[in-house]
Amino acid sequence: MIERDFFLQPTTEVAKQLLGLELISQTPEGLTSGRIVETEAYLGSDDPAAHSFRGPTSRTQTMFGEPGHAYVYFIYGMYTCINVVCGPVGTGHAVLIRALEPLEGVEVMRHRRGREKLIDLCSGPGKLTIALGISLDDDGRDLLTDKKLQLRSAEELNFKIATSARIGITKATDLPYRFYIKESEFVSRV
DNA sequence: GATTGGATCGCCT
DNA sequence: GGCGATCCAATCG
Repeated sequence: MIERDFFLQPTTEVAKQLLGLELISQTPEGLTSGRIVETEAYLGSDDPAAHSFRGPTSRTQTMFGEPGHAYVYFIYGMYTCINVVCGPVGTGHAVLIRALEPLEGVEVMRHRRGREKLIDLCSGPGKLTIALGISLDDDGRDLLTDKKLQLRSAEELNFKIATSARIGITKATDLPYRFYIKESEFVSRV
């Protein structure tokens, strides 16, 4: 079981420790889940690339709320991305979940994605929200108590963590805040 | 009130 | 490797 304090560790540490955990979504179409294999840390007012850099706005309210909640936002006119809020209330830190290794509900994911290959189901932040049926309505859910979206600690896994610059941003492109499971084939990029 | 750009993806060449 | 799709919301005036 994951405790609230888990999300009060330094945000880059949370980003690394989320690797290997299972993200679960329960909807009327069925249960879908995947192992987190890629994350990015966003550090609030210390991080020009973070949505929360310039303080709270209507979009980023949940980023400044209680840690352990889901910050879901809409991007590029057609995609949503899911983050886990980190740090004390008011700091605006979060970890973006960028890729999953599909575990449960693969057929439901195939249907939602319109793709057959496992590797195409959750290998990007916009893909995995489609595969798990996550939408803007899920913004603010508490991942420790919610019925639909949950985090589950997985069995002990042995893997190496790789680090890189974050993907798709135009500011603070030099910071090494992207983390992924080195030997995983389900990441968005190598 | 209008403009602009975005933590992406998939199809095209 | 390049670009168009598509729309919310932050920012500016």
